Amino acid sequence: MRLDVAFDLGFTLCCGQVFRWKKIGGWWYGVVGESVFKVRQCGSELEFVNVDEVFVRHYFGLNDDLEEISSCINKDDYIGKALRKFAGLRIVRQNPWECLISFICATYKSIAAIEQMLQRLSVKFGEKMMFDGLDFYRFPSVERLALASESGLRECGLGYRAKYVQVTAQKICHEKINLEGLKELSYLEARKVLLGFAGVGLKVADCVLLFSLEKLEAFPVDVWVKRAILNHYAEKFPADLVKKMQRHDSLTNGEYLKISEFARAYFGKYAGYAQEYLYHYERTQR
DNA sequence: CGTGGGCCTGTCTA
DNA sequence: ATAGACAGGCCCA
Repeated sequence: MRLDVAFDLGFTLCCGQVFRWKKIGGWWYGVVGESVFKVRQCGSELEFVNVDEVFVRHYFGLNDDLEEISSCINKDDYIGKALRKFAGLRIVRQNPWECLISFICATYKSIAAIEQMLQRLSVKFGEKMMFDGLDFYRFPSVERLALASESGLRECGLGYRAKYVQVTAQKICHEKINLEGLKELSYLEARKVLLGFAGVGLKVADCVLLFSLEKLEAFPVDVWVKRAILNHYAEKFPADLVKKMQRHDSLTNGEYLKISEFARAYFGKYAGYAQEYLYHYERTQR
């Protein structure tokens, strides 16, 4: 298909939002929902196999008006540079369940380790599929993980996260919680529900809200975004707060809320997009 | 309400 | 090689 909007597949899939896409022989392979598809980009030409255009447009956020979003969040030179460097980066619309479990697993782990955990989880508890002569695994269902033992989950390398995944899966299963339905709630209402799950704090909740529940105002603050804010937006905060935040690596809930609420006020309703650009820019600055 | 300490384990670096 | 630091935080006291 011929792209009529700015899009960069590599930026969008690399590092951070999604963990199960793999580049093999020039194609990106992904398991989304029940099936596998592959996609590659050459300039403004986007090719995909085993999936239709409607899904591709939705999944890769091609329906977001990125021009409007960019001009909306382009508040200063620093984010301006990030917007130019990663032009075409978009926010993916993931499955909320997979996204929730992914970010529960993501705490205190490097991206390589997160990919490893989710792969092992899918191999052990998901269904196998063949595509292009390669093996792929569906992400395990809610029901399957609700039945998993803590030790079985630990075998996938989850460590202390095993209990969180088990308890969260059981809660969603037994209480028949409809995660997709959270899209209909406001940002704050949906966040409140997510914070009720084991292993979900403000950071994990914001990732799920942004990457799977279409809450583009969510502004996840991880160590990289914290660094970006302290290095380039420190003058927006009281000096004593900046000093306090520099002393510790992680954030208290209070500090987290101060940063993310500043970001929503400053960047506006698309603060989540600003977060993605700042995150990638900060990570590549060293 | 704010704060400090502990936590599983895979990667990466020295 | 092998240890040690660090990793997209959360929970509990």
